[in-house]
Amino acid sequence: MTDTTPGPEPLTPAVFHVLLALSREALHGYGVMKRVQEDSGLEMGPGTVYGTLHRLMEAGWAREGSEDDSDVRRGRVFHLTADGRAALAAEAGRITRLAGMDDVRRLLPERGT
Amino acid sequence: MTDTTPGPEPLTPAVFHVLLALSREALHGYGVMKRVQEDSGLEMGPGTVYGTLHRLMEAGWAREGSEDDSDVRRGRVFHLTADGRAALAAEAGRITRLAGMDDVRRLLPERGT
DNA sequence: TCGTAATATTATCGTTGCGGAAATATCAAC
DNA sequence: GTTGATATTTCCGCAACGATAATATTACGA
Repeated sequence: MTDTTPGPEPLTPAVFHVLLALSREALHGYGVMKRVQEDSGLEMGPGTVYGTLHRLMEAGWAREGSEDDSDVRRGRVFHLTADGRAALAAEAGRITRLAGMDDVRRLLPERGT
Repeated sequence: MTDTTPGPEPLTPAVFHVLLALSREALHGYGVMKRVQEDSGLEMGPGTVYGTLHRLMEAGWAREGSEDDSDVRRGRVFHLTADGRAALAAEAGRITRLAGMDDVRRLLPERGT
């Protein structure tokens, strides 16, 4: 899918959820797995999590190490870069825009009045 | 990605947008391409659109022909099945839930007070 | 201190499906 | 009947999801 006008390309759910998990605090891969599961009930196997994490690092969206390192846990810790945060923000915008579309709202179970 | 708790599996953006395009009215593939582009600025090549359409039919989420056929255009026309509409509604719910998350809202450019 | 369970990571691999390219009809209009 | 928009098909590479299994490492209790 190619973009034309204002909207950014959609991220895959895997990428989005990993970015979102890292948006609060630096986490190791295992922590990402658990946070995603808590947040949205989605279970990502290690293949998905670490694979995605590596791709994020290649893309310059995540780096190893904790920025503020009051965070001395075991394992390798990942945090977002500015680019990663920007990409996440763009996706958050896209999702919010979708959720606001009439065609989408019309599909939701009637709530309220 | 496997689901556990309440949420349904994410749909791919391609599938979601095709389903959404068909949710108003029956369309032929070409019409889907254009509607998606108008709606969200995403350009899907024919490979994506027709490929997706075929997969939807295999899944029983779309069928050929217009339900009410006040709709005699040329080309093969597709419409959603009940299952397709249900899947779309589930995805609409998932997206709306995401858009409502604090972690997501926090990422949006500040608007208003 | 030994064992066990939770934590944490790596490597491998099949399968799906997106997405591009190019060719081909068909229809409308002039 | 030629042109341009409409509409569809086929083919294929490639990215990445997602599963599985193997492997450390750490924490903790018996």
